[in-house]
Amino acid sequence: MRSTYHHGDLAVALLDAGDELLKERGLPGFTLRECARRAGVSHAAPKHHFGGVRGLLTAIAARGFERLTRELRLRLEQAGDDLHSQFLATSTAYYAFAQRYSEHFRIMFRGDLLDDSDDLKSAALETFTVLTNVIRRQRGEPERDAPYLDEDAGRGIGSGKQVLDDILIGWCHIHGYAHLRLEGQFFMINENQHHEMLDTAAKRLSDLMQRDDESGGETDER
Amino acid sequence: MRSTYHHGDLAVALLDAGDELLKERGLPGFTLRECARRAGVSHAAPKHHFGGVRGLLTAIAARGFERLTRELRLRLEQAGDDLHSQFLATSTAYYAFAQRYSEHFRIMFRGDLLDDSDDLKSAALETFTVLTNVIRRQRGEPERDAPYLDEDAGRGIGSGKQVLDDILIGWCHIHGYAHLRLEGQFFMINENQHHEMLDTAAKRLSDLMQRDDESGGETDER
DNA sequence: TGTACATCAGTGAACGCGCGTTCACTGATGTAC
DNA sequence: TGTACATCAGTGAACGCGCGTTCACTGATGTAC
Repeated sequence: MRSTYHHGDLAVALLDAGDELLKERGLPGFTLRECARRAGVSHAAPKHHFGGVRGLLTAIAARGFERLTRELRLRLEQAGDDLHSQFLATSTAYYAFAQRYSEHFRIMFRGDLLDDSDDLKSAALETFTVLTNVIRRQRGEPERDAPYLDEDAGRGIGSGKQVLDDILIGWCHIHGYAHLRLEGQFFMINENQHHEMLDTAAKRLSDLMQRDDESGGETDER
Repeated sequence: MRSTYHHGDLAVALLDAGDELLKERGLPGFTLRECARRAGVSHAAPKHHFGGVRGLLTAIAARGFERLTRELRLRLEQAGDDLHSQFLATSTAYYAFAQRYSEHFRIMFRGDLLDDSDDLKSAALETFTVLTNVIRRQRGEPERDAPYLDEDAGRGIGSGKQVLDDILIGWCHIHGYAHLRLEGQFFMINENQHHEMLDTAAKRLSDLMQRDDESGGETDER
């Protein structure tokens, strides 16, 4: 295989091997030794680059968020400007990612399996930023580079309660759909109905957000 | 410990030990041998009752669904009859379960880790039935013992498109919220805000469902 | 009521397995002078 | 341009570990007669 003693780009080769392995065998089959094997290197070599299994897995999860962010951006650019289209594009991209990288999707959200790395955190935040900006654009607010600013005290996310509500309702729905369908809970819905479901949900949720928006925001009169 | 050669109720003892172990150490620390140890029995004994690790894990997951069903029913009975209250009760109970039995919650939905057992399937279906009946009651339709009937061709769940839409929107939201918060993605929301979030979401989603209901059902005019 | 026997539940030693980690090493690379 | 040397990346053998599974076994239980 390799002609030189040094690999050249082992870190990337290990990440690629890990991606593949995770897809093929899931978390239970994910081992340092097998990643090293696939990268064509002795099983002690990865230590120099990732410290251990958790380090490698963390880096793979971070790449997962980066990929998800990329795909969300792509679909959002291609979609129409109205909230319904943007919402549909988001859920379609999110779900497609969960299907294609299902084990990645599962571990990406599991802090207990991963190291507490800055790369991971900022990759996850960037994904979340893309989601929040869908709502911000819709409300004519400026987009941001981060979902969360220090000055947004109390409420966590700036620009008031309604924005946060919309973001969370949207994200929860999209995530819940992706997760439940991924795990086979929607056995009664076939592939054709699936697209219609996503579209209808996008329509109804965007209606909800726009109606409440026009009516002045606060609907909570208790 | 035990004075007789036979345990007496080893199956249940193993399930209890497994529940505890799963909570303490998660899936990676879940082993047949440790379950046997905690049940005070040799490590080969569980074979007679569950066949192997997967069998035991499957039975534990089934009990998880049963527990979730019980808690949903309890909270729903205590709650008011309006959709907002019912919805809030559902999401509160669902989320509380996910927090308390987090590793159970994670594996319950993972068919790839579990055997294809009838007990598991019917326990999961019962949970789903409780969720669907929240919507059915609200629409003045009779409750059912199953979410899915054979005669509900095409659409999967009977009584038309709108019912299915409402069920899925509600379930996805609740599940997405529980899962994302469980995995620490809502770091910007503290415990106080959390209750308010759930309440607001319940209010807005029940509004959505009732408005669309009164307006005659179909809002999808494309 | 007693006896014989099949069945069932649990034992404990043994097996092979692949894992992560450690360690002394070696080949390649980069840099100071 | 050459040499010395530190640093870095990868090797391969060895270690201990706990796992799941298998197996011949034994003690308890239930049942037929």
